[in-house]
Amino acid sequence: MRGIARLAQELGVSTATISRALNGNPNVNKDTRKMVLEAAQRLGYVANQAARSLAQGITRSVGFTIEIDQQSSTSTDFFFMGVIEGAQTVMAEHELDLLVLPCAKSQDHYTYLERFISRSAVDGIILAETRQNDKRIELLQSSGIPFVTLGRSDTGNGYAWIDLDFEGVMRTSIDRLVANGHRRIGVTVPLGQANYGAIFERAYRENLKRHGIEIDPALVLTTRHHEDDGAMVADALFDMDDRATAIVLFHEVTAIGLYRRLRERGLEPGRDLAIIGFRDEQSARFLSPSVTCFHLSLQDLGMAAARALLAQMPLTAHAFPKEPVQYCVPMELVPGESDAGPPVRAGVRAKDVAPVS
Amino acid sequence: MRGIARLAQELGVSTATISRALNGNPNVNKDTRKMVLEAAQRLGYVANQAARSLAQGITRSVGFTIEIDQQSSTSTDFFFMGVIEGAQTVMAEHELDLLVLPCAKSQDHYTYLERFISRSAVDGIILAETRQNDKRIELLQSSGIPFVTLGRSDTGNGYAWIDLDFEGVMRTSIDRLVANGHRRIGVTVPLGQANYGAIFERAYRENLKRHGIEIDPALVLTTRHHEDDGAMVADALFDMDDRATAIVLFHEVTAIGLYRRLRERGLEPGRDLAIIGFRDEQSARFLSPSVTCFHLSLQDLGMAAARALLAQMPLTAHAFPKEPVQYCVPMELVPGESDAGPPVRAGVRAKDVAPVS
DNA sequence: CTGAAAGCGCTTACAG
DNA sequence: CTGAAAGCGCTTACAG
Repeated sequence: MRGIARLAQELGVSTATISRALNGNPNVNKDTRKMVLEAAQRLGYVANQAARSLAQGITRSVGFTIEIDQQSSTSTDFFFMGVIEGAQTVMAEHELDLLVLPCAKSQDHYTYLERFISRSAVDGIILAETRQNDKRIELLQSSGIPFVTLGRSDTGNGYAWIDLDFEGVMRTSIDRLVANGHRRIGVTVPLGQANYGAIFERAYRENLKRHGIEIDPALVLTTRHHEDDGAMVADALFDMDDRATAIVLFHEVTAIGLYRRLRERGLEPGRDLAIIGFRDEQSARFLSPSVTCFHLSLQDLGMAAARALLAQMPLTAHAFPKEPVQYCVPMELVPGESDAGPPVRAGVRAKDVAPVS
Repeated sequence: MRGIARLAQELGVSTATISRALNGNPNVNKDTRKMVLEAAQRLGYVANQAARSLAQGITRSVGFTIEIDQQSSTSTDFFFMGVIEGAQTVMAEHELDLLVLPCAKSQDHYTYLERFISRSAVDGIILAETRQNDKRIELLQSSGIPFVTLGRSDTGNGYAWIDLDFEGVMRTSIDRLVANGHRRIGVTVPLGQANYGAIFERAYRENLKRHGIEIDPALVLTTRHHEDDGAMVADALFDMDDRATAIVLFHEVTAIGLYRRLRERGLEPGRDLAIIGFRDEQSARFLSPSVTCFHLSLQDLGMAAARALLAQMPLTAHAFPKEPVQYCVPMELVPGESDAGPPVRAGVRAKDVAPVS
């Protein structure tokens, strides 16, 4: 005999009583419960996960899907570690396990998700890196499993999502730059299929338009989460005739390469090019002049996502409001010195400053 | 009726036949199997995870434990993402799920692990970040669950582990530096309780000893995985009277702050201080002079760990050798320019070079 | 090759 | 407050 049956035999009570005692069912004699708890502790008894899930119909675990892909260096790693930490903390408070489900880029992320859902392997899903069109959201909706997405999508509606306030960040950024006299403002957008790339770019276009500035496609550059990609940005911006005087970076870390290449060209960040970073990343915090950017607590984001999910799960819903969570987390401006000044000698071309010949 | 029973009713066969057909049991008529497979596909039937696990006694999933802790910035994030990718790829080939189990720093990592083991939630464990004394290894051994650790430990023996060849790296590093005439050689060791810190430092001491160089505790510095911590290293090394002429860094990324601070002090990396980085990290690859370091494929490491685990699991052991895997992954020297020269004016103090007054 | 039946280890109405 | 029993949805000897 194993498991609960063995414990029952040992204590001379039924398995039902053991189960009740262990699960906090109030209909158990105080002394009985104490005896059971002690015995379980002493013998190291813990209910078998599979049997429990089968009997209860729930797993007490939630999945956090992430796409993993070291090679292509979209490298959102640091981002997700913080978010996961936040989410896991909240889940632990509710005695739920957070299982991170890594999907390799070589696998189909739809099929991958489908397997976990159809096998009822988790009670809820936090779906990261939504795409502009994302079949996974339809899958989640039709399956009926509670879920929340990290990121909006054009697919589906009425579901819970949390996203970053790209629009607010871009509005603040463009307003600052325009107020300082900038008109030739560039932007970098992330490589990859995630929706936030499209959102960031759209916000950029709309805010320029709002100020009556025409969009120049040449000022929209694509970067990966790489220090080096900033160098490419510097080259692109300063090799053009009507050069930019300001740029909003999606990956703040690219500021490192950008600063370096600017200086190699005899230019000074902040003076010859106004720079605003999107999210405050630790790696870029040492730069001087300091990069103006926006603060985001990854832990808070993870905690918010976890709560949005708990609000939908039968087990925990009672403690949360009923309306599906749908909002953009505001990000707080962290003013630096990288965008302080007005455009220097606007219209002067890089080659006049730092001869390339 | 739900699940397999419904499918059975629909097709007019027993649930046993369905189960056999779906699980690749050879004792099934070809046409029957085809019919079942098609029906399952069409109706989206997938066996319930919990029921299957309960009946089979296995979960077909393995856990990869990681400690997660954004705040303290040990930030081994980038490291583990690569390893996880490698491990997950191998597991997927064997139709096993890799579940990443994040343990927050605020939780007790022993209890955390114990829960997953005692509930039989996974069939195997990849344990990361072993400590010099690690009760978790005893727990794993006594529980009988197949496991492999990423990192050695003084606890337990005879179990499977994979580690990095810290000793080889340190031997090569010290040999190179000594061959160039260096005698005052510093080292940085990682903050935290992981065993690799202790191993790295021990290897440092032993290799200096081998060359008859006395150990100076002042040359052993602690760093986190932070660009900035390199600046602190520069200060520490050059503020002392008998300054170091060379340093071996545990976190290559600290080279960024180190280079910067050296230059602020009017010193040149590679010339005034020979520098060797441990693992080749993407973030530091843009530095000039290029940092001499050692290459490690994180994916390969993850794949090796996964295979070491599969070798112990009843389901997959047949395809692997029987002896427990126990070895250090060699790392290949990537010669750079940061440690090229001999000590410059050994004994000259920093203040003579760059007056601080 | 197939089915009836037992069993995996729990939980939970139901009856007392 | 407690127990006997059914049931969760699968798999797998066993018998044919």
